Amino acid sequence: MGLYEEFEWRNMIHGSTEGVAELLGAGPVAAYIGFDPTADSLHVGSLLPLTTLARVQRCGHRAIALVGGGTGMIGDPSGKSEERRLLTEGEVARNARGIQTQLARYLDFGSDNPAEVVNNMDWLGQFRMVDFLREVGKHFTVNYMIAKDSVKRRIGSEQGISFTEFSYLVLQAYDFLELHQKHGVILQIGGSDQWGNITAGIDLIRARCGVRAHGLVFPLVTMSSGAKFGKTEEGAIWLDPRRTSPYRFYQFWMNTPDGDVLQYLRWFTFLTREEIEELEAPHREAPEERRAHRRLAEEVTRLVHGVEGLERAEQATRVFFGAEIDDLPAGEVLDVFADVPSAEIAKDRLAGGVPLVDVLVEAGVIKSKKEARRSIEGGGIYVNNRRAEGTDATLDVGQAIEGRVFVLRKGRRSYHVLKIVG
RNA sequence: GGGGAGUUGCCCGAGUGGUCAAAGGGGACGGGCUGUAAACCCGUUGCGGUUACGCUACGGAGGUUCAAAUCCUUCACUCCCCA
Repeated sequence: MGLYEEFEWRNMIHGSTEGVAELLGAGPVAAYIGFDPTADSLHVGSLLPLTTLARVQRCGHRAIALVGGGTGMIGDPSGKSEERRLLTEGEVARNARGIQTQLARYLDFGSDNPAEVVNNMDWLGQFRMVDFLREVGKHFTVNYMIAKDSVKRRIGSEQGISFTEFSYLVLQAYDFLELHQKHGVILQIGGSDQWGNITAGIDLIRARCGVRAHGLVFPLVTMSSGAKFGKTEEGAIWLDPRRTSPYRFYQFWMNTPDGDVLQYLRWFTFLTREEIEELEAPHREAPEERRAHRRLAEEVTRLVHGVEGLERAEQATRVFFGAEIDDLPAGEVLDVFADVPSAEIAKDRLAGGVPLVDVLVEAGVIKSKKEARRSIEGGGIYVNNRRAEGTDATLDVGQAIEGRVFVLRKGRRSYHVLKIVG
């Protein structure tokens, strides 16, 4: 199956220039996708561009990832209703480095068709303003620029749009031209909000080189619930394990709404069409078994956190959703709960038994004693996964796992570890 | 510059002298149901205290009163109308 057909059945084509299918069918081409350095790690929102680029490479085309170290200094107004705060030069540079390292995980640089990562700071940073306005700016009329959706919407808004962000389009158009000339890139891929920026590049390449370049955009990732993809109560789901533990990452995918799972398998995994189709019937007939969910979580977690990360996540899942934890070795408990907030308590204090209420507050599980009492009364507090009975409950060494550690839990998923010291 | 309205708990919003730690809604948290889902149902939602009760709180400061979110003075901020 060719790349275009692959994209098609995976439902990844939201729009494209005419002739992309023929172009991709005719032989290997070079394509690029850009990544904004708005943070020092990518999050699940970037996963679709990431897997897309990997697919490009796996299908034998040349894949180029562009890190927007230069454009990140300016800020893309696409899809934004308000002017954004400028990041400092240092922030952008640090973010760009972080993203560049992450990208390396997903692309293959060793084969005979190695991927490349470029940073547009390398050319945009050198450009003299006067030269830029003469060589690039002259190809764009303001009429053309204000007709773009991203700009039009902002011009209609009260806050308006700064000249800085207004200019963004031209910079990204120039990136495409640069990559076309220096790397032979003929196709730019991106999210549907990038369409305007992509066509600007295509127009610039036609004007400067007389060549017809192409664009392809995939749809915005949505959730059937209407909520924003990739955001949870605790914040964004990051790809960096220091920001989002593999366990939470795995759980994020496990909690995908039923109606979205099959589509997410297509978008975010490299499972074949047959493998995914096999999961469809069981998913529809017995959604409660969540086989498709598990497979999705498994695949994506392995992709992002490797086999060890996946194992950690699965082990943690077994513990969190299994019943007994007191018969687990303390070492393993500490391991599984490594990502969970922890506190310490002196051994002497436990001698005569310490009121559970006090411990909950001291360990930071609950803010006030009053609330702690209420939670216990409501049945929302567990010690080592056993529901605490009564507000006068106490803790002593005898209840600790191997006399070393307690697992305090509030509600279904808020865990704290309490280590005994001294 | 003149006139008017407002500022209440995480948010919205009721409350015009005692019965107000403050209605109602949202959110959040907990419980139940379930599939670690959605929807739904129940409970909690200032702090301390086992209760009694105490303390802190209705924009800031001061005052009247036995008693103030509620009345007065003043300061700050927000909004509206007229110039």
